[in-house]
Amino acid sequence: MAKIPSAAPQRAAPKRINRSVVLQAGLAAFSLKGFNGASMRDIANEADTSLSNLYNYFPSKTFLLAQLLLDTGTDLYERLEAAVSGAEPRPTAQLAAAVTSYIGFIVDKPQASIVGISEIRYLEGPSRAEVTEVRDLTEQLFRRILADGNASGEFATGYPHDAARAIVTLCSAVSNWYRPEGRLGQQELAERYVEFSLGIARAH
Amino acid sequence: MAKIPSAAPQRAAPKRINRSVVLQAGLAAFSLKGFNGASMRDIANEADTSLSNLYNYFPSKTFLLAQLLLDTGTDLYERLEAAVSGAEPRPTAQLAAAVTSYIGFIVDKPQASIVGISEIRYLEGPSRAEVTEVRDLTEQLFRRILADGNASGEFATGYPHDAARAIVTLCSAVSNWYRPEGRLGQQELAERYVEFSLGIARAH
Amino acid sequence: MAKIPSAAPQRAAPKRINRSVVLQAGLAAFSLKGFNGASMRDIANEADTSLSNLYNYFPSKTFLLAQLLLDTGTDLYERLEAAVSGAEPRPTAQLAAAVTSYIGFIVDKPQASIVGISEIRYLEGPSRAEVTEVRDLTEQLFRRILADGNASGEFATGYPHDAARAIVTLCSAVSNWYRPEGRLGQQELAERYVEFSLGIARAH
Amino acid sequence: MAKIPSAAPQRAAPKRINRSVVLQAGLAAFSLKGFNGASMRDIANEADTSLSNLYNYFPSKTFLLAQLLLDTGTDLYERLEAAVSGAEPRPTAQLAAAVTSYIGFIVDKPQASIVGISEIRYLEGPSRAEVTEVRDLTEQLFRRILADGNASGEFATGYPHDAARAIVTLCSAVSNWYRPEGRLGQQELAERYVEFSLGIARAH
DNA sequence: AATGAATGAGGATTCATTCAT
DNA sequence: AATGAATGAATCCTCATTCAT
Repeated sequence: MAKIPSAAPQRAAPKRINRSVVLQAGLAAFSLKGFNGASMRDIANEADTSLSNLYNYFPSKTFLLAQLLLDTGTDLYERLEAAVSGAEPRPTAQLAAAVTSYIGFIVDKPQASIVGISEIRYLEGPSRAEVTEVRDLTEQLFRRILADGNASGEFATGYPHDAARAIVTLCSAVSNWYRPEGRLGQQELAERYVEFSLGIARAH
Repeated sequence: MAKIPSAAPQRAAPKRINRSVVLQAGLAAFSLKGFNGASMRDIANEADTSLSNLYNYFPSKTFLLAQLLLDTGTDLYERLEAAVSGAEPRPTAQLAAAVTSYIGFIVDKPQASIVGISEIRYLEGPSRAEVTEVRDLTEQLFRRILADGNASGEFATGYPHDAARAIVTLCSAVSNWYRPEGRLGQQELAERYVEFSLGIARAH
Repeated sequence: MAKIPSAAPQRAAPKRINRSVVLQAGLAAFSLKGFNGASMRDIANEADTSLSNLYNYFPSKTFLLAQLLLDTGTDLYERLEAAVSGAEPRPTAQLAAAVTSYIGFIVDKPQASIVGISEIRYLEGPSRAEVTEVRDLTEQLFRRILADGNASGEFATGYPHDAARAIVTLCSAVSNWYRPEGRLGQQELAERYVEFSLGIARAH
Repeated sequence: MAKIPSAAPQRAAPKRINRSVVLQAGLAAFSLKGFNGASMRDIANEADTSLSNLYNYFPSKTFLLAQLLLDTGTDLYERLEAAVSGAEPRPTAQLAAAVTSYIGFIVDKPQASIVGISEIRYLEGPSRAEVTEVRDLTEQLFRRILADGNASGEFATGYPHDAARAIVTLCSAVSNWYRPEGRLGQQELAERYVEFSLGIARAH
């Protein structure tokens, strides 16, 4: 005889989630409303789970933000690293590769990009230091390219340090206004920003 | 001899404030904690007045933010306008004047600058439209200079529209990291950012 | 024309409360359910006000407890002091006065008495120190009487310090079981506890 | 030679616990933070097991408390019973034995002693009745001794019933302040409290 | 204008408990 | 027995705002 579930009241099967679902929900909520504007309830709704269940995955909202920022920063850095490593050794090619890759990251992960620039202000203590550290790696990567370019004569900025920061700033700020349905496709966008970056690198 | 008030119990004289005190307090609070992170109580403390008294000057927290953003945007635009008007008519000089003036604004009003870029996301409805409008004026100002420069041959970017946006972005982002006690003084900072901007304008 | 209140929806007149209403509500709630068992909502209900309004009077639940314990401890000490001061100078009379007064306090303020002994464990930091200090004054008062009695020969305990603590303990613990409707009236109760206390003071 | 488990990934051996581990953990937690202040998580941590595993041993937090109070009350009563049975039949010796034994219990099991007096308020229903019953046995034991002493002329209190309660109270309250590292050792403590108790018993 | 009291909704987090494995 | 994931109610407290004075 086939078992028929009794008519007794049954609670709905619990929806199993996992850490990455929560991370993604946090990204969605934070990118939409900001760290302080998004509530844990927002995140729970986004993750389609209960509020309290979030705390099985992250001990606090702040910790969740920290993890997101760390993941995002690391992800970005690794992409840049890989792109630069795979490019021709000439600084011009390397800068182009780095900028193209950066724009690619923003297009691929717009939410992470927005959270990555906007919400670090709300992080304090050791988490902040960790995130800052990764972020600094990215800037160093650009600094090295600029220094190499200056040395080889391909670039000519008198302030490679500041130029590196300017280029990083320029790229990262794209996430503030980029919309997939916008005027520019990823490739055009990248080409233009490569040009702007080279302009900065060669300015004197 | 001045009359000494009698020993009879008297309440402390209410502290008179005014609209601009509240605006400044809002700027301080929002720049420090963000729009959602700062409470009306924070603002009241900063303004050294009572919480409820704030509502004699602004009908809501959102309205206060709107006013701040509008004031800031207008202020910035007028500074840029004046600087450009006062500069030589050649696009290079005008771009230099505009960038220098922008950096000057950030150095003079760091709190307003931070709030100006970071908190517009939290504005909706007609207020947002107004603020966006002023902001667009600023971008137009740069667009015009770039177009003029392209026409005169001083600049050479193929994408004057995007270049203008890039330059505005570049300047405004300075407020995210500028510290008065930092490595660079206002003048050096301005000079370098003029160079970077010209680099962008001439990139091709 | 007499003003007739319009039919428009009106909110109920807000119930004005004051600090002592909150204190009394806290006493009721804590004595019934204990500090951790009583919620701020319980207290608000008892005070017939809104939960959030409590925070206009006390910054935290812990602070409310601290105030209650301090008030109670001070009140008790002052009663004892007054009773002893008003009694004959002989130690026997003084001890009798102190014990009688202590019992009177418990009968008059059973809630405060219960909270006073049971909930000090949940206080930490400087508040706790303050409360402990007042409590120590009370014990000192008994110590002095016992020492005097030993000196005069009326008492005979070899351990006046411990005897004082024992007597205080004995009195305060009455609040754990005393019920107004119980077998013993206040006077009988006091008489018996005076006898027990003298028994302790004379034990050797 | 014992087999070394292969390097294949394996979960850590689940930590086997038992009922008495949970009881002890509950004692530790409740004595430190009180029934309402201690969470099941606290208890699980103390027992070094998982939260949900606790429910394999006790159906609820309240049930755990009930068991603790019952065990403690029974344990104390049996100790007192044994001590009194083993003592000389004279009431003075019996009271001394009971008090000494009570103090011994507090010194041996300070956590149980604290929980035993402080947390019974949080028990309701039949469990409470059970615990109260055992507790009453203890008081009866003292009452009987006092009655015997009055009959034999060794004691003289006019209120043996209240004196018994007072003595029990006096002893049990020791757990509120006793610290092993304190001024008094167990023996001195016991001697003094025997003296105080005899003082009460003889008071008239 | 200015205040302090009041409110109801909502903030993050923890609670005791249960379920599936 | 043991675990970790899940839940819904409750925790303390803060929020923006309004009211009475």
